Amino acid sequence: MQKAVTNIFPVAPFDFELTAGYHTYFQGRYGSDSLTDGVYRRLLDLDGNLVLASVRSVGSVEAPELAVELQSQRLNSQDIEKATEQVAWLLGTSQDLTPFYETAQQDTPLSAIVNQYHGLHLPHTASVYEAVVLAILGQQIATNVARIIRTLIIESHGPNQVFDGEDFYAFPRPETLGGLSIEELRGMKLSQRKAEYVQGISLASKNFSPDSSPDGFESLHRMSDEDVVASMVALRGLGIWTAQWVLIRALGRPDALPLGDLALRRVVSRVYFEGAEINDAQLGEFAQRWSPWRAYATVYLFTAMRSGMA
DNA sequence: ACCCAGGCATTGG
DNA sequence: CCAATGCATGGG
Repeated sequence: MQKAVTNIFPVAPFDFELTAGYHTYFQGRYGSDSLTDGVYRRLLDLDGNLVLASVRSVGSVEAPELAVELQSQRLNSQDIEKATEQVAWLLGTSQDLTPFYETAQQDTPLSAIVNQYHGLHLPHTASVYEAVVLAILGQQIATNVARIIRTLIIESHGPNQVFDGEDFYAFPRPETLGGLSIEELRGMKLSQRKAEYVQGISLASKNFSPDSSPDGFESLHRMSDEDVVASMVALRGLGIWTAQWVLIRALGRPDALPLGDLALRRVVSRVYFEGAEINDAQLGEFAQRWSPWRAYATVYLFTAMRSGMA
């Protein structure tokens, strides 16, 4: 077992607890993805090399610095660089929140929320595939039900390794889930339809190659928001809602807006319309005020909603 | 027991 | 092209 320690200097302001906490709330505490006693831990799957990252804050919100401890069987300088890059991406450390905060100042309810959650960056998934599968699992059902199902799949099929007597899991690989039968996926508490979606998406992710690259879904990083949505919606099981969440969670696109999201409609209705119901068309028109930072506004509103503030 | 929950595909007008 | 409906699970 080898160990290494590296540092990340996020763009200020950066609140480590808030950002890692947001990550583990929506994700739930699954497998190795956890935040306990100020340490965020996650097992990274770097092309088959399993690396455990343990991250803590050694700076402040206005002068942020993260200490990243890495453990693996193999840790050459290239592995260390890739692992550090991955952790920075997971926590969205390179985002500059300042222009969003300026936009939010013209919006009274939102300015109160950004004040409250000053330094919250938007965390990302480790891969596009992970975001797609998580979104499918989360379609329509309650978040805590989705968490149960997600944990079951990860702990049943994710690459795992023991570190210091504790078992850690990475997200299952597409070839693993794609190799499961519909019956096996149904055993993971998926509906017949979602089992078909997950199997199909897992098989499709390998062959997905709009630009003839071998990167699969990762090639979406090089496409425009519109092209990503078009590619995603063409796949069975993926609609607009899922495509928008993939833009936000996997690709870090600041202006994506998850129209169709029940919780978003609800929180906007409560915060801006005194609880009066609104439809997606009204939400889409209203959200123009946050452009080009609609994804940030969405995440901050969700954070306020979860904490009971909105 | 029933209804709902951070949707989607299919079907019927 | 828009509206209605089945899907599956766990919590209220």
